[in-house]
Amino acid sequence: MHPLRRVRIQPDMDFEKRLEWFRNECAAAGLPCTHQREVLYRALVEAKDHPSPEMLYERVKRKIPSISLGTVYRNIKIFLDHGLIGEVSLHHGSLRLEANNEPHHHLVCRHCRKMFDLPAAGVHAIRLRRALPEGFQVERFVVEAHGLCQECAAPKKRRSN
Amino acid sequence: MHPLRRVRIQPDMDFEKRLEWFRNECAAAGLPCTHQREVLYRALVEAKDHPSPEMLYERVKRKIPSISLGTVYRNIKIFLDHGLIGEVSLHHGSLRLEANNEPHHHLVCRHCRKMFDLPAAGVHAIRLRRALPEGFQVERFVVEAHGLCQECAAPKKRRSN
DNA sequence: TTATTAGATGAGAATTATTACTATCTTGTC
DNA sequence: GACAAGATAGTAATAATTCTCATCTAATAA
Repeated sequence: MHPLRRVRIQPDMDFEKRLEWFRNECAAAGLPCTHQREVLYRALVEAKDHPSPEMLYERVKRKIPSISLGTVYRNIKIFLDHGLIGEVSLHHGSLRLEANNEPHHHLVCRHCRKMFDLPAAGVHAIRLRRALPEGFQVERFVVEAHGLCQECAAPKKRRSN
Repeated sequence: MHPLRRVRIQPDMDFEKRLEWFRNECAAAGLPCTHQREVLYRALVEAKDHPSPEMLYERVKRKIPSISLGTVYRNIKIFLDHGLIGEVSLHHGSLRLEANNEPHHHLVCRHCRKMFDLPAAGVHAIRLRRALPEGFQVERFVVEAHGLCQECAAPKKRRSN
């Protein structure tokens, strides 16, 4: 259902190709492919960091000085909803805390953002260290399983949702 | 250096034991062990969900009606700094985005919150599914390596930091 | 126990992040 | 080119977090 799952973009795909893909996705989703959306999408594709909405706004404003921050937020949400881009890690809107210090991982619902603990037992150690950039001192690995919880996955029959 | 690494709290440790540990940690860190801090810590230990500062504030207010939200935030930050509690997933303050749809993971500096990509190649598949709660539909696993990047790990000799 | 003092607290202002509202403007279609 | 659905800019409103500062309290020494 999500485009990223439907069509795999190749890493070496140049921007023109990606843009074409983007336009097709918009058309398929019934979304007008506005100039603002194209420029925003381009900024996302070209970003090597993991920009925040504010950072994107700054970049896009160089191309479209009149663009509004609201447009950036609105379209980011739309892109995410349609799987055109991804969130680096699910953002809960506010800080979330725990005193549980047993090794464990998390299950996060991408819709309601509810979180569940998962005991670390059974999750095998991750061998990643050799891939790490110079000087980064890893203290722990956290595994997050992203998906839909039972409630959010349920077809919204009866009641509203 | 961090207490959670220095002393391992046992899962079956009752609250009195934890509180004693907490007091020792405070003393060791030169932190006055105020009533507010104890009540806040207790609320964290007893929480089964992954509360936000606001949620904690609501709970703690039942015990100390005069407590202020600022105190909750201030102490949460202190507890985190001293490793007395943990963040469920590193909170970036704002949404962070990426158009990179190649399978990859992230390296996050717990100090400056900078993020680096890690190719997924080499990270072996995680076998976790049998541990999942009923009905949760996992779409992807995200591995985050938390630690300190080179800059933040560097001893703050010369220059300020 | 009291005096001392570093550091904590509560209250509210200030900032930052995000969403909502609305009059106008564009895209896609006919 | 005209139309309708939906998008945009600008601004107001809300949520999340931090800051400021005048008191107050925990920890220590007398």
